[in-house]
Amino acid sequence: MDAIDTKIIDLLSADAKRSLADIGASVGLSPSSVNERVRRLTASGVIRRFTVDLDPVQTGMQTLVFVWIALRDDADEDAFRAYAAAHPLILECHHVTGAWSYLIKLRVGDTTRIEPFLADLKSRRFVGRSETVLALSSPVPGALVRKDDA
Amino acid sequence: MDAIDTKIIDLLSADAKRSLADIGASVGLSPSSVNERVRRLTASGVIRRFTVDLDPVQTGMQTLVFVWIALRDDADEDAFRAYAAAHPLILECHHVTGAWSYLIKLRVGDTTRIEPFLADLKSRRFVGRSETVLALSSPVPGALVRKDDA
DNA sequence: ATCCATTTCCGAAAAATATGCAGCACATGT
DNA sequence: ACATGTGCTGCATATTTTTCGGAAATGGAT
Repeated sequence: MDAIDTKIIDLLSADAKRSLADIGASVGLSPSSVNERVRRLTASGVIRRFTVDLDPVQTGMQTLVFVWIALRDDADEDAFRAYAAAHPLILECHHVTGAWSYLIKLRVGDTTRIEPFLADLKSRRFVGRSETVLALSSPVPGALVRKDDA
Repeated sequence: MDAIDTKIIDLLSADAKRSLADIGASVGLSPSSVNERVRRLTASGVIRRFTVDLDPVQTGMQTLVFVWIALRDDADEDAFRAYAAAHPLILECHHVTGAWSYLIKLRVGDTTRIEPFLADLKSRRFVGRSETVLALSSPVPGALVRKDDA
């Protein structure tokens, strides 16, 4: 992970379809050298995968929601984590410091989808209390990338 | 955006380096047809870009932080949004419902980097109050993808 | 400083992949 | 029935990736 690797990652982040020759020209290396570096970055796990950044609107996932979760005292925490990992709407789930125990980030098509989501969480007896926060607009939206569960 | 497009996007999400022939075999189309569909998906903006998913640890951004922000009454909100968009550590910034006005998601190398970050926010007179939440672990970590600011 | 071992790089050939296009099939609306 | 538009295929071509031998650079150790 030297300066050239960093630059290669920057370039791939912006456009992973750029050719090895293009990248080579930018970093001052031959295509084969760039190839070898990308191979190593992938093998070592710095690059986890090549993927696509999608438009939330056109994929029908317009509404961004954060849900703070306080687990029930008797909740099966492992089961909750597995549930979160498998849930198609849940983009992220973090165990966090502070008054709440978990923070879930999810995307839904519209706000009507939130209530069933919360109802399901409660019916599975994971949640004690929860607090839902909607994103109204996003000065820095972040990328939309599918979960890596292949 | 028919069922085949959806499947192509699923396949590309999991591995954007898969060849057109491979994808074609999975969806029952010739390579050229897949090529044309990918071209259209990109042109129409469904696919925003091809990119890479990185390992936070190996990129030195181990610590995930959420910061709730209440802007000062006299804060220049446009300036704040521009600042957030340009800030290298800020992965996301959302205007949200609830008691706080903004939610910022950022990654830092270690917790010592948080204080300077907050200090900078305050010195620019954006922030009234703020609350910082650290992610301790992430059952669903989400992808790490660089911001699209090329 | 010199030597050796290791790594990294390059260039050229070969393999794989993407691209562009003509022609065909199918559906839609007139 | 006809014309129009759209999407698909298969082929030819262009581009890109991959491989590999040998050269250059790097990094210790003496």
